[in-house]
This record gives sequence, structure tokens and C-alpha cells, in this order.
Amino acid sequence: MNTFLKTFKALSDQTRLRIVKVLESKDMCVCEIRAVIGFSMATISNHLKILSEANIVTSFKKDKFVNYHLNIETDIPFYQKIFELLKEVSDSTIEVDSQKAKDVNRINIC
Amino acid sequence: MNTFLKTFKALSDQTRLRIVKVLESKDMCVCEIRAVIGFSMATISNHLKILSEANIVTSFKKDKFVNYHLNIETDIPFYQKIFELLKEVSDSTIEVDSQKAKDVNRINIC
DNA sequence: CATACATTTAGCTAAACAACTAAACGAGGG
DNA sequence: CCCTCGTTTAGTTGTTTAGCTAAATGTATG
Repeated sequence: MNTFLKTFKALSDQTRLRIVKVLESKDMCVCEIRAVIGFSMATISNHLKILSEANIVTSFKKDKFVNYHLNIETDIPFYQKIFELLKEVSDSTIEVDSQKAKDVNRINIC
Repeated sequence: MNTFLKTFKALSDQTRLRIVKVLESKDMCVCEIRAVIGFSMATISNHLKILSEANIVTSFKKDKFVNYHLNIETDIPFYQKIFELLKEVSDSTIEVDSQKAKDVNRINIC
């Protein structure tokens, strides 16, 4: 599939948009993301795979955890513009998520 | 549906991306768009409705024809960034479409 | 080795989506 | 009044998608 199309498809889902916006505040592992937005482990993991294949997020392992991170370091203008665009995105659900994200800590939940 | 989500959904379809990119070269009526990218009248009309509801295109009637136009005059930062982003989008199909678009003329086909 | 975090696969359901055809309808021009 | 361009609706077909559960697998850490 076309790279651009893959990226737009990745962003055209409410749950994935929520994940991306939550990652704006900090890098998180899967169980932290899950604590904020819900759904099963497999569901979140699948969404993260789609975002990853669309080059929107990257991941790195540290200790027991796989940390997910927005790929804002990219040199590719298209993706730089994607992240500029995403800054504009918000709604009531996303605001609630951001609030929850501040309090989430893997020590308590993972 | 969330405005942002609606916009990403509108752009997450190959046919609609082709329509948008064809409209970058000039305003077109439905039958011109159809001459470039194909599909039935009803299909194209439906895609244009989705793009229109996502605020990506506008339309105005002139003579017998409904002209479709990219909404680049928008004052809304989100949409301004969308059009910046769309400039980066291309692939082989889109290149062929652009070439065809240069030669298309409603006088010959509508 | 056992446990914890995570990924992946399979199988399932339900809903959404893209395309078609056909037909009805609307608005403008000649 | 008819023709043309376009929209809309309805019905059909087939594909894709999002979610679930369950189970197998991978990979570190203790």
C-alpha cells in the first residue's frame, strides 16, 4: 500500500488517535496505554503495530518494558508535517486521556 | 463524528486522495474528474460528498456545471496544515492522473 | 526455571466501507 | 418542454476493519 495512504489510514481511527495523543505527553509501555484508554492487550498491541508500520511511532525496550514513542525525530517532511498537524487535534475524550496520562505510573499497574 | 477523525477518514481512501490531487491542478466538474480517474457518476459524487463534509473541497455552480475546488482559502490552521501535507503526497497513479488532468476539457467530454 | 510484559495468530462477530446498477429527482440551459 | 449535469436513494456484493477471547510464542528479569 502507498505510504501516504497507510499513514492516513493509521490516523483514521479514534482509538489510534487517542494512543498518539497520549504519547504526546510521554513515552509509555503497552500496559500504561491500556490503563489510560482501555481495551484488551491484543487490541492495543495491534493498533501499535499499525502505527508503527505507518512510521508514526517507534519502540524501544528498556528493562521489562517496551516503550512506545512518537517518531518526531524524523527527517522526512511528510512526517514532520503530520506531527505539526497532530498538535491541532483534540476533543473531550483526548482531554480526559491526557489528564489520566499524567497520573499513570507503570509501578502501580504493570 | 470528531472533525479531525472525519478529515483523516476522508483522506484514507485511494480514490479520494486521487480526486484531491487532481484538484490541485485546477477546479473540475464531476465529469472531468470521472474522465481522469474513472468509476461511475454515483461513486464519484459520493466521494465528493465525503470530501466536502470533511471541509477539504468546496463546490460552486457555473452554467450547467458544478465545479469542485480545494478549500485552500480556509483560515483554520488544521486545514492549512492538511493542504501543506497533501503537497507532499504522490505516487505513480497520481502522477499519471496529473498528466491526464492537463489534457482534460469539459468541452470534449461532458 | 518461573514470572511478567508483550507479540502474534486464529477464529469469531458485527459494523463499516467501496463499488456497482437502476431509478428518481433537481436545477439550469437551449 | 426537453436535455444535460449532478445528486440522492435503494439494494446488492464483497472486502476490510475493530473488537473480543484464547492460546502459543518470545524475551527479559529475578
